[in-house]
Amino acid sequence: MDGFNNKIPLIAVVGPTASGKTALGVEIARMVGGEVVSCDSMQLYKGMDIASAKPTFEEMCGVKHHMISVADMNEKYSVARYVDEAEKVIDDIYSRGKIPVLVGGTGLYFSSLVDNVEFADEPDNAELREKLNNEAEMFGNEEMLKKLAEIDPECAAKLHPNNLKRILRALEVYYSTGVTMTEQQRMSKLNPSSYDLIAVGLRFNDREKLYDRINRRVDIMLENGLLNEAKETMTAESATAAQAIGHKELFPYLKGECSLEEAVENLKRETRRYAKRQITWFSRDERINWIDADDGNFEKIIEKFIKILEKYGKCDIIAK
RNA sequence: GCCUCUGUAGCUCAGUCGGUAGAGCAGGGGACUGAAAAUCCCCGUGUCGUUGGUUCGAUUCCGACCGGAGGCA
Repeated sequence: MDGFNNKIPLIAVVGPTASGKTALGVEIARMVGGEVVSCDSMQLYKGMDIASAKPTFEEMCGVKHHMISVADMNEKYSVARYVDEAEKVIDDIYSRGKIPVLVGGTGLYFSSLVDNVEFADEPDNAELREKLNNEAEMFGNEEMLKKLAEIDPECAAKLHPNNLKRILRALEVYYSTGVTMTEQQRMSKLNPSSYDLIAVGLRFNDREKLYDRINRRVDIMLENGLLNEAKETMTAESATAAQAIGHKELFPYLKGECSLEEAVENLKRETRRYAKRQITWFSRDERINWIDADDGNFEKIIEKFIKILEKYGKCDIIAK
């Protein structure tokens, strides 16, 4: 490092759900004099407190948290908006002489922010999306994929006909901007990251241990009133928030279609599967320094984190 | 005690007229650029309960034994 680069130092804590990111993030923020920036697509929503495991006031330990409860349930959120807003928050934290600590498990948000992905300006396209959805219903997925293949063969080749959501999005991008998805993705990566990143990830070598934590946490969420929270989103118009794990699995029970036991089992299973997807996403990011969390020893985790700082030659930030 | 049914993948069960076996669920792996807690793709070797017998060859047929379910007393 030349010491003259103008990149913002950014510490990130990632990992699957229930791995202990929140506590580690807070502790790191306390050590380095930082503020936490949440990187979680569900903590963004007001009223999604229990299901998204937002840190409580006590858990925050006086550390300032950002990007939590910034959107209403019925609001639409997106990666682009997240990156845009999080960048501003991070700039602000740094300009006040503090170190931003990014904490969360939403892989797409994390990567897009850290890699400085630039999303194209794009007019409101709800109508276009609906039109494409109708077309797909009429002509079928294969036809839509064929259509995309004519416009953007490279992108189409990577998509399975069943993945209609992606097929339609690619078409949508082209129709509304005149730029193909492939080209858009290429352009989005032209600018280097604005951050001097130190990323750590919490890992469980014994997956059963992580699954135990998940199962237990779901039980605690239920004790804390998850059912009532789910009830609210079920009746509210909440397009994005209604897809949160922790609410939608309880709807069948709330409607009297299954037992509470069944719904809870299903909720735990979906959470475990989600954790698996998160692990897959983060495991291919070579910037992440993995910390084993199997034995749940917090001191050891902190020690390992300090060693990672040493590796980067950044121990000085602790003294601040 | 006797009779009948049953024992095959982590679970529920198919199947092999004798040539060592396959579905669903669970689970595992992967992809991912404006819905991402979303969306999508790929993956089935297991002492065929144990042990003898018949057979070139048994998970399959026969016997005994050990589990499980039911019936009769």
